[in-house]
Amino acid sequence: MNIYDIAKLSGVSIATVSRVINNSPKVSEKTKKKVWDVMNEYDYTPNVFARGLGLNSVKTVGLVCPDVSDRYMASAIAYLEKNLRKYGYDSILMCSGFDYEGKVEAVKILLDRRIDAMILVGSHYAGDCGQNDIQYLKDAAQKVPVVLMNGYVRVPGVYCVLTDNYKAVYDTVCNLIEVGRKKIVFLYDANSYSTTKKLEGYQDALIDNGLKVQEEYKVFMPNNVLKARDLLAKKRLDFDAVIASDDAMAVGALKYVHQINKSIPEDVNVVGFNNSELCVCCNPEMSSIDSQEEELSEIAVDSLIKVLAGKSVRQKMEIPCKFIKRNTTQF
Amino acid sequence: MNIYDIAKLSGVSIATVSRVINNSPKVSEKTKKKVWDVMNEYDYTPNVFARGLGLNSVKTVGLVCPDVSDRYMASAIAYLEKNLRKYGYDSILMCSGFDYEGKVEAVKILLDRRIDAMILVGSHYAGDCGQNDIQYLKDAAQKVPVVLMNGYVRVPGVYCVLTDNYKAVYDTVCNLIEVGRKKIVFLYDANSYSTTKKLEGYQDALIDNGLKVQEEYKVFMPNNVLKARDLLAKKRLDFDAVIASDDAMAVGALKYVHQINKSIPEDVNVVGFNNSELCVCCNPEMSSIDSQEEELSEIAVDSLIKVLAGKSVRQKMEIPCKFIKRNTTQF
DNA sequence: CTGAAAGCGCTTACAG
DNA sequence: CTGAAAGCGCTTACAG
Repeated sequence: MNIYDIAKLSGVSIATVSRVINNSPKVSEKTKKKVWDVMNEYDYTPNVFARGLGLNSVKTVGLVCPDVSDRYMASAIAYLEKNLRKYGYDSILMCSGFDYEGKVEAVKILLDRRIDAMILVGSHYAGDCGQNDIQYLKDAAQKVPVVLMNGYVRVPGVYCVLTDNYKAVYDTVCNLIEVGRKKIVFLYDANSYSTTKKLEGYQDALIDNGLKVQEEYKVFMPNNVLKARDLLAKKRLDFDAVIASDDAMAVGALKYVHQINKSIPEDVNVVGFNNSELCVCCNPEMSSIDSQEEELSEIAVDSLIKVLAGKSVRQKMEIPCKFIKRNTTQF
Repeated sequence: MNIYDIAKLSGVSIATVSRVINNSPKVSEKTKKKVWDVMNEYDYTPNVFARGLGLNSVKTVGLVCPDVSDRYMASAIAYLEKNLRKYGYDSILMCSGFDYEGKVEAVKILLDRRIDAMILVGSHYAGDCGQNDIQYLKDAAQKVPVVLMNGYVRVPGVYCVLTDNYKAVYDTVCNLIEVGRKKIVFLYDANSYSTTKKLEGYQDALIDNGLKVQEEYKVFMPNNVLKARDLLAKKRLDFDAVIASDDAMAVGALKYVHQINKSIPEDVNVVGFNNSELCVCCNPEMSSIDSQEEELSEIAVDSLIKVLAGKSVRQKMEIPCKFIKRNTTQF
């Protein structure tokens, strides 16, 4: 069953059938209905490949993230897919991994697929690879609109949607200092754009409050509860507050604090990042900074749709994080 | 730059170019190389839409799950995408939601896209919708191979890959009874295929050990840590062991047990399901049943590839779960 | 091993 | 508002 069959059955030309498929305004309501009825009766669906050939698009966007099994990315991907579908776009998913070759390959596959646009989730795409190479991003942006979620690069054609991680950490560290904390540890697991911003927020807050930035208080580690706990145990660091670039490390720290029989929040304050389900599993429940995936996803998709419609859109859209208070902090 | 350009530049016909693109054996090595060189030099990539039109496939599979932000599904999707890519298949992701209309729509969109095959993640597709309707699945299976991950339906063309949830729960409950537990609660959040099997395992183990199945010990609740905890608190159920169909509920139960000042595992045993990161966040760390997403994903993809190659494959492939012992059980 | 030609099923500028 | 026709860029059966 193809467009010729439908044309014949409804007594019009294929051009007319095509027009009603595409809801062209220049078809009379009467023949529109006639053709629709036939299409419905025979359960006709236009062949995507042929449409693609003619239109040079099948309304798909490429969604790329290092790893969907990461809680933050999964949540972002879920929202993105949902929002895109509202506009009739389907999503091709690519888990690129964290290293350069994987990213380049994922982007290439998508481009070869003639996607209409691309959304990259996670600031790892903003250049964290030593060589700091984002050439593949620049090239991609020449071909299709690219939106970067949770990262920022100043490249024409890439639209960046992110939360203000710098400020979130800065404010939190100021609050920690205000309630009397002086030995504040920062836990992080990457050198991505967003993590770097968090680190800067941490350092600046210390400095602005007259505290010294101590190298041993900046602890690089895997984002894993048990490994974080054990690494801290091994280091025997003395601290009275912890802020982490992701929840798992913070929970690990919380567990370490328990091990050494200190109380939370009396002796030590703990703050996580991303406000995941992990926060309510531990005891006490953990304060965390919410990075607003839902809002970001919505902005990402809305902006993309605008760009695809030829409208202009700002290249950097930043919204604040939200501090979620639970029981590991007094503020 | 299209196939005509490449043909002209390499001094052959488009038929030959097409053959080298498709790595046809009936092209001499010499002209193959000649054409390859030209394609590489001009960075030529065949147009997918045109290929799709000709071949009636662009090597994509539809991945559908109720919600990728669920930990279990995200993990499955991640493995699936990775494994599919190895075979040159791209993945279109659809989060269908949990209700019937959403599922039907997701499947329809994919079919209209002319995907080569479909993988459904989660036993919610095995008919949990009151009306128990899996007609859309049967229809889909007429058109493309369908694999169902973590569920079972006896329908031609759908291949089911799952873990033996019945046995996992049965054995665990037997173990609980063996260490002296008598008031064992079962927490669940759905009526999907897999949850039903877990429930059956629970009941049969009780019966086989001479215990009565008490209706109030089967607690239906949302799969959410805090809600589970609070619901149990409200019910004031008296129990000495808990097994849940997913980790979050089990963690909720663990927190409730703490609230009422009982000890784990001395007074109460707790066992979760899916062995997620939540298990190591709580205190003590929680025993859980691992549902082997990685292995399942691999089997799912391998089977699919076989089916697509015209080979025959069993319709039901079941592997055992794995019990992960931590500190909330004595066995 | 290679090529000329038909075919895949649409879209759309052009003419009416 | 509608249709005839060209075009999109491939694949492949057929002939040589």
